[in-house]
Amino acid sequence: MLFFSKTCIYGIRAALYVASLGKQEYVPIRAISEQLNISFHFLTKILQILTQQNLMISYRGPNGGVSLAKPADQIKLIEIIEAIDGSNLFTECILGLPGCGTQSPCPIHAQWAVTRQGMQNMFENTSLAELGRQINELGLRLADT
Amino acid sequence: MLFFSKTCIYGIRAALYVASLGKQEYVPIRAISEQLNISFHFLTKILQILTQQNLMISYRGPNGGVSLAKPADQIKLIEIIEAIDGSNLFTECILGLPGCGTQSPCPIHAQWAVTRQGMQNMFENTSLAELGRQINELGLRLADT
DNA sequence: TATATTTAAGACTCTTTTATCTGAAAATAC
DNA sequence: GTATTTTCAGATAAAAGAGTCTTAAATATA
Ligand code: FES
Ligand code: FES
Repeated sequence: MLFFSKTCIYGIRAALYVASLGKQEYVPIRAISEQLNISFHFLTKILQILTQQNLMISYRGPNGGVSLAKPADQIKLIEIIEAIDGSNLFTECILGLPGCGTQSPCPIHAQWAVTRQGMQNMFENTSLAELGRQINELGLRLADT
Repeated sequence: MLFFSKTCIYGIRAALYVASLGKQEYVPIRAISEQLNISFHFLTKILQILTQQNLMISYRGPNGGVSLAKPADQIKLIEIIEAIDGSNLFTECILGLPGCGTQSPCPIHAQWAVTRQGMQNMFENTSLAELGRQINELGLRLADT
């Protein structure tokens, strides 16, 4: 079991890569896919989601590609996550029962609600700018090798 | 995206149900599947995993079924989770990169390691006995309705 | 021993996720 | 205008997850 879907992982990696470049220009999807070792066509479809959700801007033709739709410090990790995987992780019952809440909670709800909130706060407070900076300063990796 | 696999969710629900009964006798899988609205054959396969992992004991024939292999206060939630979904959630990189750790961390590792540890602690400290008690005392549900 | 009950085990099907492929549409450069 | 680069969109294929079905093995009881 993965925490994020593969689609979401690739989307985050791509967004972080673009953020780490800190460029004004568009970054071609092909370049991203080669740098991150992600199938070009698959990545294209994922970035289309981010574009449709107004987290990225795309441009066709020579010198085209994608870029962040806002300054990187205004894009939080949770926006990418919710755009691709939705907000299930933060709103649904961990035991899959309908209607997670204090109304008719499952046996784990009390504990899980606390843990989950901490998780959500972390993703809400982490921006692409912050992570992009660390990628550059500490030389952190975004791909296998 | 779900946090646990469906298999794991069913396994936890079944284990909690058995714990909440607090019986000495074996509980037939058919009874569990009917109470929790889970496909009998599917649940059977899931409980076989828990039996093989020595978290449950099974017995065939009339008056047979499954029961917890240890007193319910000695079975922690994390044991069920790791038996079914493995320990990926607590050990693997959230971005899917090989070898999660401080050696060659991904950009989210620092934040995630903290959050993940909190999650793991919660599952390590929660026992089936505790949850089973709450099910009975507060009338908490384990199935849809 | 015969019969009913119950788990064990494996094959099989259906659905969702992941990944690939093909062609069109848009923008640029010449 | 023509060729080139690039994203967009949809069809298709492969892999994994979820769920079903059938048969075998073990146990209890009469
Ligand atoms: S009801 Fe189950 S986690 Fe909220
Ligand atoms: S290296 Fe990515 S979470 Fe640890």
